[in-house]
Amino acid sequence: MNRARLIFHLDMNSFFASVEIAHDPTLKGKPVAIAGNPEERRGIIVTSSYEARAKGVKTTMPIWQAKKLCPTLLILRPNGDRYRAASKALFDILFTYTPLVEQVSIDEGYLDLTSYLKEIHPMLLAVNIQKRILEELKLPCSIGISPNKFLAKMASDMKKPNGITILRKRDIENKLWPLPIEEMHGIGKRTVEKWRKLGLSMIGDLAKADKELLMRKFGERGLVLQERANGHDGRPVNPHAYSVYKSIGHSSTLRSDTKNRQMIRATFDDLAKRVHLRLRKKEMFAKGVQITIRYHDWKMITRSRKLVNPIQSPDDLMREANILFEKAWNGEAVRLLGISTYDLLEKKYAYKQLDLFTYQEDIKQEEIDKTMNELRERFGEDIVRKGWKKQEEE
DNA sequence: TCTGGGGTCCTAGGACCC
DNA sequence: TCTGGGGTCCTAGGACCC
Repeated sequence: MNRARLIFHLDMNSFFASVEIAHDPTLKGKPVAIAGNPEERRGIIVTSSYEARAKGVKTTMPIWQAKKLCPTLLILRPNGDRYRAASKALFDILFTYTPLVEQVSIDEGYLDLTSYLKEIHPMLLAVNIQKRILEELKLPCSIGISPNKFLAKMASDMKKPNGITILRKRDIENKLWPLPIEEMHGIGKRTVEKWRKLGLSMIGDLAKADKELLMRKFGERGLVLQERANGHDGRPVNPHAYSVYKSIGHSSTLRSDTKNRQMIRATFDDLAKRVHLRLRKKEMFAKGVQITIRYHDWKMITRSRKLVNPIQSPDDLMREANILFEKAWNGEAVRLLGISTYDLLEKKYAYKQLDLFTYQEDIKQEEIDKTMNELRERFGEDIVRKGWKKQEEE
């Protein structure tokens, strides 16, 4: 029997919009959206404030459509540096609780707080984390509390914004199983249809489905998803999962579809320069190059090539991209072009590997004590003493 | 006058080697 | 004188996520 774990999933609420509002408080209470290229017809909504969502504005919606729904919508260009700085500050806070923080994306992560189980009720710990992020960064978040990553992820989605949700194994039947299958993390648009055809429309249906049917229709993946639907997920919180890039690339949708070679060359030229700048900044070289072509009809192809000698310079990237393009292009109008690099070599690679062995995985009792003292100051002695386990066994 | 851009992981088939 | 099978690398495509 494995020991019970305490896993949090923390998800920032409309992160980019919230960062902008924190930066400029006059935006508070207004419908705000972050969108790329607002002056171009192909811009889409990246994220929006809850005031905007109330009017029907949704992520990936074209700007013109969003404006039709909400004429007073304030549209801001994305400010990547600002979001990265806020993200860094966020994770700095999380790391004060435990080294077992796994970043999943710029605004989302898992924490393994099992070490706190005997010290404090998880709800209080969550309230404290949420409060600190709100007070220090002026940013709202939702937290899911569960014995594993999958349930924590599902839980953090259940109450937004500013929610805290506990999802225990015994809550699964009532809280998880009635949800439609498309809300399950790991099941996307493409597979929902397939599930539906088999008569599986809710997460509970998947949980109880015939194993052989799942294996036949979805393979191993189907069985894994069924395990999750039953609340089983043994994946550890891995602090190293996010650290190393496996690929670095850029892509760009052209102003209009084109067959013009000059236009295509100029686009690749620009992409090669941008990819080069990122590789150089990280002191990395690539042993593989891939291009993406999306045609006017959205048909997308990729072509890639492994290289004998690692490259980084814009000229080398440009040359490889052109070779691949000339071989692959069918002559039809192009909508999007991309250059991506993979098989990346890093100067400091050896050191990073070494970190894996020297890394302190377990949180030290003195760290817990320190955090607990801070919590006592906030909540008082007796509230903090209540252990989670005792409550669970009541 | 629809539908961005950044990624990760998985699968399947062919080449090649033993 | 009809010939297996395993392992690895590479490429292309697809699903999914934020």
